Amino acid sequence: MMHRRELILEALGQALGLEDLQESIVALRKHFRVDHLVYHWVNSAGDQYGCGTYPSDWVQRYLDQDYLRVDPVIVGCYQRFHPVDWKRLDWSSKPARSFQADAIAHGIGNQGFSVPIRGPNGQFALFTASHHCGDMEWERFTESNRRDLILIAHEFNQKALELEPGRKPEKSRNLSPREIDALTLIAMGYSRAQVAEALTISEHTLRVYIESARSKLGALNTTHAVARALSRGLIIV
Amino acid sequence: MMHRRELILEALGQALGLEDLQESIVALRKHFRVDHLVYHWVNSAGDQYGCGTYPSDWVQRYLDQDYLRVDPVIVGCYQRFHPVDWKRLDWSSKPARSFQADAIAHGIGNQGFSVPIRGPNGQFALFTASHHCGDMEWERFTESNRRDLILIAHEFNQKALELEPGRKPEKSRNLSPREIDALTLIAMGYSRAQVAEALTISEHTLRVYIESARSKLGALNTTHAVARALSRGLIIV
DNA sequence: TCAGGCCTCGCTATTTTGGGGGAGTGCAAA
DNA sequence: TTTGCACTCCCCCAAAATAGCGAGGCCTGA
Repeated sequence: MMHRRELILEALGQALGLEDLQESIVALRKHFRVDHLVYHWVNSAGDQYGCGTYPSDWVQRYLDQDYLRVDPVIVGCYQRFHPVDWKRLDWSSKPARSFQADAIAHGIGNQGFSVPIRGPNGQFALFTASHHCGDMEWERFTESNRRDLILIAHEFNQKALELEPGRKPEKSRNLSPREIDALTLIAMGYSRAQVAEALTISEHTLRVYIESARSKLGALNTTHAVARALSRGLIIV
Repeated sequence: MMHRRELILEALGQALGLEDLQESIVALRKHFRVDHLVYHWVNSAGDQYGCGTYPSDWVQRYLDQDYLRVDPVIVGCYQRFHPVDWKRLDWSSKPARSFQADAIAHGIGNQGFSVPIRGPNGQFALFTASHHCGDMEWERFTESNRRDLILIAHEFNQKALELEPGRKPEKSRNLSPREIDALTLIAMGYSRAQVAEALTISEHTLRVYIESARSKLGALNTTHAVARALSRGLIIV
């Protein structure tokens, strides 16, 4: 016998548009019996996309206030891998506190559980369950649904990636091996002279590589090129 | 009634050392009835750590030959998020082909399914199931075990992170807000003059920020600092 | 065969950085 | 209260990176 969750995931698998994602998330909220369930995608450019059950005025306020860089859930999860309970995040800073107050005023639960997800090109997303209840009850909920939430988070993200609106028209031409070498060593802090020596090529040749990598990446300068290459996973430092 | 898989995961949850991970992976291989099951961790520094059931001479050869930068599984997965079947990767380049031949000669299966996992600080890991069989059989296997493999991959990675040998002693002092601003704008390709204008501070002040960020990050120059800040998730470009 | 990408090298001039000095204000914790 | 730390400003000069010009050989796929 199939669980209800399975059915929802089934439907998710067949989702063709962003509306279907929205539908699925509403259905999942009902299944989990939580106040809110949200999928929040942060583009490498800082663009955001989300779907979920947060009230729209809160979403608007979040965008207006540029809460992305304040929200302890984002800030905290961005540097970690594990799913986290909101209680374990750092809410002590002044902006974080006022953000928290604002969120609660907008009907966001006092409890939350967020699953960070990372993808290529520096993609980062969060799948969050939020609820208004006591610590004990929330503890029980997360205990028993942790794994399901992780799985759903990933199914969800996969689907969102497929449906990604900004399917980069800039088909990032791959960097050539030499360009990767050059950029990697530059990213490791070596000067052009050092890199040229390490690669046993003339400094001028090295410059050509950096230049072409830069233009391929649409970067304004070397540092920018390194940043882009890193975000896109083209080089590993 | 608990599945065998659940029991293994239970044991994994209680793992205290790397040997326990190795034990778990052997048990899981038996459960899935595949030739090989491997967890392969790639540090941001390029260091590797792995555990699994690959023959030790293959592991040694992999390290000796620096296959990390050739292996299509690594290269391919590094830029994607979805778990992939090895058949969907690009094996066409010359080094990739010779790598493939070498792998098969060492008893690695012709089929494979890899789950990429990403964590903070540029952490990247792969959880791979590999087998020797026909396409149809492999298709059936991945169909029915995809979700379990993803889940286990994440459990495994979580455990590996906890047991991480290189628990950075360099407690990265956090960057100050202004330092983050400065570094972020620099990473976006603006020159010092432009950044200074954007932040409405003198160019000299900006330099002080970059300098202090650089020293906090132990970076050799600005580009290096940006690279480190990005890898550590301290800035978002 | 030929275009196009990749790898390699040279020169000059300008702009941007980096590293070295200092110096003053706040604020917050020890 | 003293000691940090974050933030802001100033000068100078050498070193490094950028920008523009140019050249040729090799290999691959159309």
